[in-house]
Amino acid sequence: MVKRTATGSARAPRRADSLSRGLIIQAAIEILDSGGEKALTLRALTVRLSTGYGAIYHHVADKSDLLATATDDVITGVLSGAVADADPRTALRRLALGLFDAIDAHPWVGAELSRQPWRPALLDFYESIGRLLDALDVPGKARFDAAGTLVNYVLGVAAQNAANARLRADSDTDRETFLENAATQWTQIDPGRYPFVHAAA
Amino acid sequence: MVKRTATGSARAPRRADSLSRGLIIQAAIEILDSGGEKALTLRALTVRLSTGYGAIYHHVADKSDLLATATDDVITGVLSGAVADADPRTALRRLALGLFDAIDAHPWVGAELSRQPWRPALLDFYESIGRLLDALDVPGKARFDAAGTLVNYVLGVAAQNAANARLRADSDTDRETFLENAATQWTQIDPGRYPFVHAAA
DNA sequence: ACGAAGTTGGATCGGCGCTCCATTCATGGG
DNA sequence: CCCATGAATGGAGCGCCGATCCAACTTCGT
Repeated sequence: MVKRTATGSARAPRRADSLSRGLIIQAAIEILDSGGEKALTLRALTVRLSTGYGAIYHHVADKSDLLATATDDVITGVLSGAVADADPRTALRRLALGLFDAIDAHPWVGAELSRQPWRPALLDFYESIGRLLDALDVPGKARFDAAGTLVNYVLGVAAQNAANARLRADSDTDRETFLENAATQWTQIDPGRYPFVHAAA
Repeated sequence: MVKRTATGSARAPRRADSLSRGLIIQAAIEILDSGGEKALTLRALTVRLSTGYGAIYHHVADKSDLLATATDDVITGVLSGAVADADPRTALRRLALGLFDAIDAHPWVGAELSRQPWRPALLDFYESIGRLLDALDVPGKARFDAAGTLVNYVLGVAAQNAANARLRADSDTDRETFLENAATQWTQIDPGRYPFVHAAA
Protein backbone atom coordinates (compact mmCIF):
# COMPACT_ATOMS: atom_id res chain seq x y z
CA MET A 1 0.00 0.00 0.00
CA VAL A 2 1.39 3.34 -1.05
CA LYS A 3 1.80 5.80 1.76
CA ARG A 4 0.41 9.29 1.33
CA THR A 5 1.63 12.61 2.62
CA ALA A 6 -0.52 14.96 4.59
CA THR A 7 -1.52 16.68 1.36
CA GLY A 8 -2.58 13.40 -0.14
CA SER A 9 0.06 13.04 -2.86
CA ALA A 10 1.96 9.81 -3.47
CA ARG A 11 5.43 9.35 -2.03
CA ALA A 12 8.18 7.46 -3.85
CA PRO A 13 10.14 4.80 -1.99
CA ARG A 14 13.47 5.77 -0.50
CA ARG A 15 16.55 5.11 -2.64
CA ALA A 16 18.57 1.96 -1.91
CA ASP A 17 22.13 3.32 -2.20
CA SER A 18 22.78 6.30 0.02
CA LEU A 19 23.59 9.68 -1.44
CA SER A 20 26.88 11.44 -0.81
CA ARG A 21 28.43 14.81 -1.54
CA GLY A 22 30.84 13.19 -3.98
CA LEU A 23 28.09 11.50 -5.92
CA ILE A 24 26.14 14.72 -6.22
CA ILE A 25 29.14 16.66 -7.46
CA GLN A 26 30.00 13.97 -9.96
CA ALA A 27 26.47 14.07 -11.31
CA ALA A 28 26.70 17.86 -11.48
CA ILE A 29 29.90 17.63 -13.51
CA GLU A 30 28.27 15.23 -15.95
CA ILE A 31 25.31 17.54 -16.42
CA LEU A 32 27.61 20.53 -16.89
CA ASP A 33 29.72 18.71 -19.45
CA SER A 34 26.80 17.44 -21.48
CA GLY A 35 24.60 20.51 -21.39
CA GLY A 36 26.69 23.49 -20.39
CA GLU A 37 26.39 25.82 -17.45
CA LYS A 38 22.72 26.60 -17.88
CA ALA A 39 21.79 22.92 -17.95
CA LEU A 40 22.79 22.47 -14.32
CA THR A 41 19.54 23.00 -12.46
CA LEU A 42 18.48 21.55 -9.15
CA ARG A 43 15.59 19.93 -10.94
CA ALA A 44 17.90 18.22 -13.43
CA LEU A 45 19.99 16.99 -10.52
CA THR A 46 17.00 15.52 -8.73
CA VAL A 47 15.95 13.74 -11.92
CA ARG A 48 19.42 12.34 -12.63
CA LEU A 49 19.91 11.21 -9.06
CA SER A 50 16.29 10.11 -8.64
CA THR A 51 15.99 12.08 -5.46
CA GLY A 52 14.55 15.31 -4.13
CA TYR A 53 15.76 18.76 -3.22
CA GLY A 54 16.07 17.99 0.46
CA ALA A 55 18.58 15.21 -0.07
CA ILE A 56 20.76 17.43 -2.25
CA TYR A 57 20.64 20.42 0.05
CA HIS A 58 21.52 18.16 2.94
CA HIS A 59 24.94 17.50 1.39
CA VAL A 60 25.50 20.79 -0.43
CA ALA A 61 25.18 24.40 0.76
CA ASP A 62 23.71 25.86 -2.43
CA LYS A 63 24.17 25.88 -6.18
CA SER A 64 27.29 28.07 -6.12
CA ASP A 65 28.86 25.64 -3.68
CA LEU A 66 28.13 22.92 -6.20
CA LEU A 67 29.75 24.82 -9.07
CA ALA A 68 32.77 25.81 -7.01
CA THR A 69 33.44 22.30 -5.77
CA ALA A 70 33.00 20.83 -9.24
CA THR A 71 35.53 23.34 -10.54
CA ASP A 72 37.97 22.46 -7.78
CA ASP A 73 37.60 18.80 -8.71
CA VAL A 74 38.53 19.41 -12.33
CA ILE A 75 41.54 21.59 -11.46
CA THR A 76 42.76 19.09 -8.92
CA GLY A 77 42.49 16.45 -11.62
CA VAL A 78 44.74 18.52 -13.87
CA LEU A 79 47.31 18.83 -11.11
CA SER A 80 47.32 15.17 -10.16
CA GLY A 81 47.38 14.16 -13.82
CA ALA A 82 50.52 16.16 -14.48
CA VAL A 83 53.43 13.78 -14.38
CA ALA A 84 56.67 14.89 -12.87
CA ASP A 85 59.14 16.08 -15.44
CA ALA A 86 62.87 16.44 -15.19
CA ASP A 87 62.92 19.71 -17.11
CA PRO A 88 61.02 22.44 -15.22
CA ARG A 89 60.36 24.35 -18.41
CA THR A 90 58.52 21.53 -20.13
CA ALA A 91 56.78 20.73 -16.86
CA LEU A 92 55.45 24.29 -16.85
CA ARG A 93 54.33 23.88 -20.43
CA ARG A 94 52.59 20.64 -19.54
CA LEU A 95 50.81 22.26 -16.61
CA ALA A 96 49.64 25.22 -18.67
CA LEU A 97 48.44 23.03 -21.53
CA GLY A 98 46.73 20.75 -19.05
CA LEU A 99 44.79 23.67 -17.66
CA PHE A 100 43.91 24.82 -21.14
CA ASP A 101 42.75 21.37 -22.18
CA ALA A 102 40.67 21.01 -19.03
CA ILE A 103 38.86 24.29 -19.72
CA ASP A 104 38.49 23.28 -23.34
CA ALA A 105 36.84 20.04 -22.25
CA HIS A 106 34.78 21.73 -19.50
CA PRO A 107 34.16 25.33 -20.59
CA TRP A 108 32.17 26.07 -17.45
CA VAL A 109 35.40 25.71 -15.47
CA GLY A 110 36.85 28.74 -17.19
CA ALA A 111 33.81 30.87 -16.44
CA GLU A 112 33.82 29.82 -12.81
CA LEU A 113 37.54 30.48 -12.37
CA SER A 114 37.23 33.97 -13.79
CA ARG A 115 34.44 34.54 -11.29
CA GLN A 116 36.37 33.11 -8.33
CA PRO A 117 40.12 33.42 -9.00
CA TRP A 118 41.15 32.44 -5.49
CA ARG A 119 39.70 28.96 -5.24
CA PRO A 120 41.86 26.57 -3.18
CA ALA A 121 42.48 24.31 -6.16
CA LEU A 122 43.76 27.26 -8.16
CA LEU A 123 46.02 28.23 -5.26
CA ASP A 124 47.48 24.73 -5.43
CA PHE A 125 48.02 25.38 -9.10
CA TYR A 126 49.92 28.55 -8.29
CA GLU A 127 51.89 26.61 -5.71
CA SER A 128 53.01 24.05 -8.28
CA ILE A 129 53.97 26.76 -10.74
CA GLY A 130 55.86 28.55 -8.01
CA ARG A 131 57.89 25.44 -7.25
CA LEU A 132 58.76 24.99 -10.91
CA LEU A 133 59.79 28.62 -11.24
CA ASP A 134 61.89 28.16 -8.15
CA ALA A 135 63.64 25.29 -9.89
CA LEU A 136 64.34 27.76 -12.70
CA ASP A 137 66.05 30.08 -10.19
CA VAL A 138 63.50 32.82 -10.79
CA PRO A 139 63.79 35.37 -7.97
CA GLY A 140 60.93 35.58 -5.46
CA LYS A 141 59.02 38.63 -6.59
CA ALA A 142 59.27 37.87 -10.28
CA ARG A 143 58.15 34.33 -9.50
CA PHE A 144 54.85 35.60 -8.16
CA ASP A 145 54.31 37.86 -11.14
CA ALA A 146 55.15 35.09 -13.55
CA ALA A 147 52.68 32.65 -12.03
CA GLY A 148 49.91 35.24 -12.20
CA THR A 149 50.76 36.16 -15.76
CA LEU A 150 50.82 32.56 -16.90
CA VAL A 151 47.53 31.58 -15.28
CA ASN A 152 45.76 34.72 -16.43
CA TYR A 153 47.05 34.21 -19.94
CA VAL A 154 45.87 30.60 -20.07
CA LEU A 155 42.48 31.53 -18.64
CA GLY A 156 42.09 34.33 -21.17
CA VAL A 157 43.09 32.26 -24.17
CA ALA A 158 40.88 29.42 -22.97
CA ALA A 159 37.95 31.83 -22.69
CA GLN A 160 38.56 33.01 -26.24
CA ASN A 161 38.78 29.42 -27.35
CA ALA A 162 35.51 28.63 -25.62
CA ALA A 163 33.89 31.59 -27.35
CA ASN A 164 35.17 30.29 -30.68
CA ALA A 165 33.78 26.86 -29.93
CA ARG A 166 30.45 28.48 -29.14
CA LEU A 167 30.40 30.26 -32.49
CA ARG A 168 31.22 27.27 -34.65
CA ALA A 169 30.18 24.10 -32.90
CA ASP A 170 31.83 21.95 -35.55
CA SER A 171 34.91 21.88 -37.83
CA ASP A 172 37.44 21.21 -35.09
CA THR A 173 40.14 20.82 -37.71
CA ASP A 174 41.89 24.01 -36.70
CA ARG A 175 41.54 23.28 -33.03
CA GLU A 176 44.87 21.49 -33.09
CA THR A 177 46.59 24.46 -34.65
CA PHE A 178 44.96 26.64 -32.02
CA LEU A 179 46.45 24.50 -29.28
CA GLU A 180 49.83 24.64 -30.94
CA ASN A 181 49.57 28.41 -31.11
CA ALA A 182 48.90 28.59 -27.41
CA ALA A 183 51.82 26.29 -26.76
CA THR A 184 54.28 28.25 -28.85
CA GLN A 185 53.03 31.50 -27.41
CA TRP A 186 53.77 30.27 -23.92
CA THR A 187 57.19 29.02 -24.87
CA GLN A 188 57.79 32.49 -26.20
CA ILE A 189 56.47 34.10 -23.06
CA ASP A 190 58.50 32.22 -20.53
CA PRO A 191 61.95 33.14 -21.85
CA GLY A 192 60.71 36.56 -22.90
CA ARG A 193 59.29 37.44 -19.55
CA TYR A 194 62.58 36.59 -17.89
CA PRO A 195 65.27 37.33 -20.40
CA PHE A 196 67.89 37.06 -17.67
CA VAL A 197 66.95 33.52 -16.69
CA HIS A 198 66.55 32.54 -20.28
CA ALA A 199 69.91 33.93 -21.19
CA ALA A 200 71.43 32.13 -18.25
CA ALA A 201 69.99 28.80 -19.34
CA MET B 1 -12.15 58.42 -16.24
CA VAL B 2 -9.57 55.69 -15.78
CA LYS B 3 -9.53 53.15 -18.57
CA ARG B 4 -9.61 49.48 -17.69
CA THR B 5 -8.12 46.48 -19.44
CA ALA B 6 -10.10 43.45 -20.44
CA THR B 7 -9.29 41.85 -17.10
CA GLY B 8 -10.53 44.90 -15.28
CA SER B 9 -7.22 46.16 -13.88
CA ALA B 10 -6.24 49.83 -13.99
CA ARG B 11 -3.93 51.07 -16.74
CA ALA B 12 -1.35 53.79 -16.17
CA PRO B 13 -1.16 56.71 -18.61
CA ARG B 14 1.45 56.59 -21.33
CA ARG B 15 4.79 58.21 -20.53
CA ALA B 16 5.42 61.74 -21.81
CA ASP B 17 9.05 61.41 -22.94
CA SER B 18 9.58 58.57 -25.38
CA LEU B 19 11.80 55.63 -24.54
CA SER B 20 14.89 54.82 -26.56
CA ARG B 21 17.50 52.06 -26.69
CA GLY B 22 20.14 54.42 -25.36
CA LEU B 23 18.03 55.43 -22.39
CA ILE B 24 17.35 51.80 -21.52
CA ILE B 25 21.02 50.87 -21.69
CA GLN B 26 22.02 53.85 -19.60
CA ALA B 27 19.52 52.85 -16.94
CA ALA B 28 20.84 49.29 -17.09
CA ILE B 29 24.40 50.54 -16.51
CA GLU B 30 23.27 52.54 -13.50
CA ILE B 31 21.51 49.52 -12.01
CA LEU B 32 24.55 47.33 -12.68
CA ASP B 33 26.91 49.82 -11.07
CA SER B 34 24.83 50.35 -7.98
CA GLY B 35 23.70 46.80 -7.34
CA GLY B 36 25.97 44.44 -9.27
CA GLU B 37 25.20 41.95 -11.96
CA LYS B 38 22.39 40.19 -10.18
CA ALA B 39 20.59 43.47 -9.49
CA LEU B 40 19.88 43.95 -13.19
CA THR B 41 16.45 42.43 -13.58
CA LEU B 42 13.81 43.35 -16.10
CA ARG B 43 11.54 44.15 -13.22
CA ALA B 44 14.06 46.61 -11.78
CA LEU B 45 14.38 48.20 -15.20
CA THR B 46 10.63 48.65 -15.56
CA VAL B 47 10.53 50.27 -12.12
CA ARG B 48 13.42 52.63 -12.79
CA LEU B 49 12.10 53.62 -16.20
CA SER B 50 8.47 53.65 -15.05
CA THR B 51 7.49 51.44 -17.92
CA GLY B 52 6.57 47.85 -18.74
CA TYR B 53 8.21 44.82 -20.29
CA GLY B 54 6.75 45.41 -23.71
CA ALA B 55 8.36 48.83 -24.08
CA ILE B 56 11.76 47.46 -23.14
CA TYR B 57 11.58 44.41 -25.36
CA HIS B 58 10.56 46.64 -28.23
CA HIS B 59 13.99 48.31 -28.13
CA VAL B 60 16.14 45.43 -26.86
CA ALA B 61 16.40 41.82 -28.01
CA ASP B 62 16.83 40.21 -24.59
CA LYS B 63 18.75 40.57 -21.36
CA SER B 64 22.05 39.35 -22.80
CA ASP B 65 21.75 41.95 -25.54
CA LEU B 66 21.37 44.53 -22.78
CA LEU B 67 24.47 43.34 -20.92
CA ALA B 68 26.56 43.10 -24.07
CA THR B 69 25.67 46.57 -25.29
CA ALA B 70 26.26 48.07 -21.84
CA THR B 71 29.71 46.45 -21.81
CA ASP B 72 30.49 47.82 -25.27
CA ASP B 73 29.52 51.27 -24.06
CA VAL B 74 31.95 51.15 -21.15
CA ILE B 75 34.85 49.86 -23.25
CA THR B 76 34.21 52.44 -25.92
CA GLY B 77 34.32 55.06 -23.18
CA VAL B 78 37.76 53.82 -22.14
CA LEU B 79 39.01 54.08 -25.70
CA SER B 80 37.63 57.54 -26.36
CA GLY B 81 38.84 58.72 -22.95
CA ALA B 82 42.42 57.73 -23.71
CA VAL B 83 44.26 60.85 -24.80
CA ALA B 84 46.83 60.57 -27.53
CA ASP B 85 50.34 60.29 -26.23
CA ALA B 86 53.60 60.93 -27.97
CA ASP B 87 55.30 57.93 -26.41
CA PRO B 88 53.66 54.68 -27.56
CA ARG B 89 54.89 52.87 -24.47
CA THR B 90 53.17 55.16 -22.00
CA ALA B 91 50.12 55.25 -24.28
CA LEU B 92 49.95 51.46 -23.97
CA ARG B 93 50.27 51.75 -20.23
CA ARG B 94 47.48 54.32 -20.16
CA LEU B 95 45.22 52.11 -22.24
CA ALA B 96 45.83 49.05 -20.05
CA LEU B 97 45.32 50.99 -16.84
CA GLY B 98 42.20 52.56 -18.29
CA LEU B 99 40.76 49.13 -18.98
CA PHE B 100 41.68 47.98 -15.50
CA ASP B 101 40.12 51.05 -13.90
CA ALA B 102 36.96 50.62 -15.93
CA ILE B 103 36.56 47.03 -14.78
CA ASP B 104 37.39 48.10 -11.25
CA ALA B 105 34.61 50.68 -11.41
CA HIS B 106 32.19 48.33 -13.21
CA PRO B 107 33.08 44.76 -12.18
CA TRP B 108 30.28 43.31 -14.30
CA VAL B 109 32.22 44.46 -17.38
CA GLY B 110 35.01 42.03 -16.56
CA ALA B 111 32.65 39.11 -16.15
CA GLU B 112 30.91 39.90 -19.42
CA LEU B 113 34.18 40.28 -21.33
CA SER B 114 35.45 36.93 -20.11
CA ARG B 115 32.18 35.45 -21.32
CA GLN B 116 32.29 37.18 -24.70
CA PRO B 117 35.92 37.96 -25.59
CA TRP B 118 35.16 39.00 -29.18
CA ARG B 119 32.82 41.92 -28.64
CA PRO B 120 33.23 44.67 -31.27
CA ALA B 121 34.33 47.18 -28.64
CA LEU B 122 37.08 44.83 -27.49
CA LEU B 123 38.16 44.37 -31.09
CA ASP B 124 38.53 48.14 -31.31
CA PHE B 125 40.65 47.88 -28.22
CA TYR B 126 42.88 45.31 -29.89
CA GLU B 127 43.05 47.57 -32.90
CA SER B 128 44.34 50.48 -30.84
CA ILE B 129 46.91 48.30 -29.13
CA GLY B 130 47.97 46.94 -32.49
CA ARG B 131 48.59 50.43 -33.81
CA LEU B 132 50.68 51.34 -30.77
CA LEU B 133 52.72 48.16 -31.08
CA ASP B 134 53.22 49.00 -34.72
CA ALA B 135 54.65 52.33 -33.64
CA LEU B 136 57.06 50.35 -31.48
CA ASP B 137 58.22 48.48 -34.58
CA VAL B 138 57.01 45.16 -33.20
CA PRO B 139 56.85 42.64 -36.04
CA GLY B 140 53.42 41.47 -37.22
CA LYS B 141 53.05 38.09 -35.62
CA ALA B 142 54.50 39.12 -32.28
CA ARG B 143 52.22 42.15 -32.35
CA PHE B 144 49.16 39.94 -32.39
CA ASP B 145 50.47 37.79 -29.57
CA ALA B 146 51.39 40.83 -27.52
CA ALA B 147 47.95 42.39 -27.80
CA GLY B 148 46.31 39.15 -26.70
CA THR B 149 48.70 38.71 -23.82
CA LEU B 150 48.21 42.24 -22.58
CA VAL B 151 44.42 42.18 -22.72
CA ASN B 152 44.21 38.75 -21.14
CA TYR B 153 46.56 39.80 -18.40
CA VAL B 154 44.59 42.92 -17.60
CA LEU B 155 41.31 41.00 -17.63
CA GLY B 156 42.74 38.37 -15.31
CA VAL B 157 44.24 40.81 -12.85
CA ALA B 158 41.03 42.84 -12.91
CA ALA B 159 39.04 39.69 -12.14
CA GLN B 160 41.32 38.95 -9.20
CA ASN B 161 40.96 42.53 -8.06
CA ALA B 162 37.18 42.27 -8.31
CA ALA B 163 37.29 39.10 -6.24
CA ASN B 164 39.37 40.89 -3.64
CA ALA B 165 36.90 43.75 -3.56
CA ARG B 166 34.12 41.22 -3.05
CA LEU B 167 35.94 39.69 -0.09
CA ARG B 168 36.69 42.92 1.75
CA ALA B 169 34.15 45.54 0.76
CA ASP B 170 36.03 48.19 2.69
CA SER B 171 39.62 49.25 3.55
CA ASP B 172 40.56 50.40 0.07
CA THR B 173 43.85 51.66 1.44
CA ASP B 174 45.85 49.01 -0.36
CA ARG B 175 43.88 49.46 -3.55
CA GLU B 176 46.33 52.10 -4.68
CA THR B 177 49.29 49.82 -4.10
CA PHE B 178 47.39 47.15 -6.01
CA LEU B 179 47.06 49.46 -8.98
CA GLU B 180 50.70 50.36 -8.82
CA ASN B 181 51.61 46.71 -8.76
CA ALA B 182 49.60 46.10 -11.90
CA ALA B 183 51.24 49.08 -13.53
CA THR B 184 54.77 48.03 -12.70
CA GLN B 185 53.99 44.48 -13.71
CA TRP B 186 52.93 45.67 -17.12
CA THR B 187 55.96 47.89 -17.54
CA GLN B 188 57.97 44.81 -16.76
CA ILE B 189 56.01 42.70 -19.21
CA ASP B 190 56.26 44.94 -22.22
CA PRO B 191 60.05 45.10 -22.42
CA GLY B 192 60.31 41.55 -21.14
CA ARG B 193 58.01 40.15 -23.74
CA TYR B 194 60.06 41.72 -26.47
CA PRO B 195 63.59 41.96 -25.17
CA PHE B 196 64.82 42.79 -28.65
CA VAL B 197 62.63 45.85 -29.05
CA HIS B 198 63.35 46.91 -25.53
CA ALA B 199 67.06 46.58 -25.99
CA ALA B 200 66.82 48.56 -29.18
CA ALA B 201 65.03 51.41 -27.43
C1' DA C 1 11.72 -2.58 21.68
C1' DC C 2 12.02 2.11 21.10
C1' DG C 3 13.12 6.83 20.56
C1' DA C 4 16.75 10.10 18.97
C1' DA C 5 19.47 11.38 15.25
C1' DG C 6 20.41 11.25 10.54
C1' DT C 7 18.62 11.22 5.91
C1' DT C 8 15.28 11.66 2.14
C1' DG C 9 11.36 13.29 -1.04
C1' DG C 10 8.51 16.70 -2.67
C1' DA C 11 5.01 20.46 -1.93
C1' DT C 12 5.58 25.08 -1.90
C1' DC C 13 7.28 29.95 -2.25
C1' DG C 14 8.97 34.16 -4.18
C1' DG C 15 11.26 35.77 -8.11
C1' DC C 16 13.06 35.51 -12.61
C1' DG C 17 13.09 36.23 -18.10
C1' DC C 18 10.10 36.48 -21.50
C1' DT C 19 5.63 36.35 -24.40
C1' DC C 20 1.51 38.11 -25.66
C1' DC C 21 -1.99 41.28 -26.37
C1' DA C 22 -5.10 45.23 -25.47
C1' DT C 23 -4.40 49.87 -25.62
C1' DT C 24 -2.60 54.38 -26.96
C1' DC C 25 -0.94 57.93 -29.97
C1' DA C 26 1.54 60.25 -33.87
C1' DT C 27 1.27 60.52 -38.61
C1' DG C 28 -0.06 61.19 -43.31
C1' DG C 29 -3.25 59.92 -47.29
C1' DG C 30 -8.08 60.88 -48.74
C1' DC D 1 -10.22 67.81 -41.45
C1' DC D 2 -10.58 63.14 -40.22
C1' DC D 3 -9.69 58.73 -39.41
C1' DA D 4 -6.97 54.40 -40.66
C1' DT D 5 -2.72 52.53 -39.74
C1' DG D 6 1.13 50.87 -37.43
C1' DA D 7 4.81 51.87 -34.09
C1' DA D 8 5.20 52.25 -29.21
C1' DT D 9 3.66 51.05 -24.67
C1' DG D 10 2.02 48.77 -20.12
C1' DG D 11 1.08 44.83 -17.72
C1' DA D 12 -1.10 40.15 -16.94
C1' DG D 13 0.42 35.62 -17.29
C1' DC D 14 3.48 31.50 -18.34
C1' DG D 15 7.03 28.35 -17.39
C1' DC D 16 11.04 27.71 -14.92
C1' DC D 17 14.36 28.59 -11.44
C1' DG D 18 16.83 28.26 -6.60
C1' DA D 19 15.74 27.61 -2.14
C1' DT D 20 13.00 26.40 2.15
C1' DC D 21 10.56 23.49 4.99
C1' DC D 22 8.71 19.54 6.97
C1' DA D 23 6.60 14.96 7.05
C1' DA D 24 8.16 10.44 6.30
C1' DC D 25 11.47 7.13 6.51
C1' DT D 26 15.99 4.61 8.11
C1' DT D 27 19.55 3.63 11.17
C1' DC D 28 21.39 2.74 15.34
C1' DG D 29 22.57 2.93 20.32
C1' DT D 30 20.65 1.39 24.36
